[in-house]
Amino acid sequence: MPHTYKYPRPALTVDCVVFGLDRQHTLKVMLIQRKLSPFQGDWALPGGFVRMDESLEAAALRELCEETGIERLFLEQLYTFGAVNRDPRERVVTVAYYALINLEEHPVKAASDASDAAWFAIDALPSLAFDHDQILKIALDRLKAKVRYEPIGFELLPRKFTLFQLQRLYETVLGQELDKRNFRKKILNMGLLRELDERQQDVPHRAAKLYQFDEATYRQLREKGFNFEI
Amino acid sequence: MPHTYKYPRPALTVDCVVFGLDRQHTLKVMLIQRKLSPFQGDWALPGGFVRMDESLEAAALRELCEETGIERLFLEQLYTFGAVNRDPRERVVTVAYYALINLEEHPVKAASDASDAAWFAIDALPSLAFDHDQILKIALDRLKAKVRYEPIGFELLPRKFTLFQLQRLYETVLGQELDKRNFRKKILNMGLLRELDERQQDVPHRAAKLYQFDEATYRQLREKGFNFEI
DNA sequence: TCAAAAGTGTTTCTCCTACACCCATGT
DNA sequence: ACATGGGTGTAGGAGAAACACTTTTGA
Repeated sequence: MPHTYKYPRPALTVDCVVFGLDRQHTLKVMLIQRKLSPFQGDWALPGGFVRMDESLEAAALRELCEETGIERLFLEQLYTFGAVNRDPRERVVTVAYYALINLEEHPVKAASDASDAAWFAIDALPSLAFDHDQILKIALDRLKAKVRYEPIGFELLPRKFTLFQLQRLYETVLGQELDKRNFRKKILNMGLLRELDERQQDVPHRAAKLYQFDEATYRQLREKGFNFEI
Repeated sequence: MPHTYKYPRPALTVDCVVFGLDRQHTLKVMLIQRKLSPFQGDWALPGGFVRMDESLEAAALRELCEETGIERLFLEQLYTFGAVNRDPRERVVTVAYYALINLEEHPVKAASDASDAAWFAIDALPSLAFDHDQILKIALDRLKAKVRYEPIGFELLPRKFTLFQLQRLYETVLGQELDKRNFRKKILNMGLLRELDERQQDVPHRAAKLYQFDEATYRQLREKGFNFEI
């Protein structure tokens, strides 16, 4: 059933940059291998066309679920890319999102070899289809910037985590080492972590206390003008 | 000449939130009165359809120029709004931009009564067409946040300005008073202002020195890791 | 002479930084 | 025993905040 309009319209898609942190503390991105031309065989960001009955965010969530099985995650709009020739076939405007998930609690389809999806360390990326290199770079810049002044890093960790895991997360994302004592002081002084009555298990060294991000307290503090900052 | 596609496509528009600062130090937004249904007679953000041969930013610049005569300004993508029913006629996705101009050096069409455009103080806005209230609120939030950590405030001032004008700009945008001595110390210590051999003219009090934002120095400092912050 | 803004320093306090050692646990 | 991370305090310095008066100019 064809659809006719008085003026030509660009196609509209969503693309997602999904970041995850693995146990070796490397930051990874999920990519999908293209089965069709153009860029057949190349790796690309997961994404697809926006349907008429779904919002942009709903489209992004749907695509992620279809292609990777991921259901609940942090998702935020990144930027909209609309260069005239970014797709060689026709004019396609894409609304890019970025997502954060923790790989330990949500092993995704990408892990199974039945899938055409895979995780790549951000410092060992293949070259990507379309302008997806550019989108990925902007997503990474945004992540690095935002992780400093909003508590989104927790989305990359399991719900219960140790202070050292958190520190390594920041070291990984920001690309710089942090002082252990200063980091612990700073993060604990914010009062955003609830200390649990639990410890790590099965680690080959002294087991660390587990903490949990206290979302409710964070919202309260925000209203009083508090600003998260690492 | 009709255009036919296999699947339906949303219409794609750009909308612009144009901020300006007037001599009375109030922050204003430029709005356009709609001549056509829906929301006939209501005020709305300037904007229009994206053409097939222009990028999103080019579309925003073109619309601004057509509707307001503004040519050179600071323009940055804000967010893309894609709720299914944001336009009562059909599905329309809009890429919103926000712009900063200084009203003194660029009197715009809106000032002439031949135009359907007008400036409104941001604390005395009419209700707007479509979801433009929401877009405007998000633009204002972004401006308030961004003005603190990027030197975009200068875009709202004449090229040559006094320290007090700059201070009032921040007080206006941030909605809080600042200490004069501390403000001057901080801003001058950054080394981003070039002091000119000129002073204000025709003011009913002692004439202040004029300064100018030093873009080149700012770029150099940025590369060395400097971060602007008020 | 009055009104309006220009211009200027010091003290206090808070927060960031740098820095090193012992402890607990599993192999 | 050893390797690995867990866990802790203090001193010094930089920068933020608080704060008031004199000067210049035009009306």
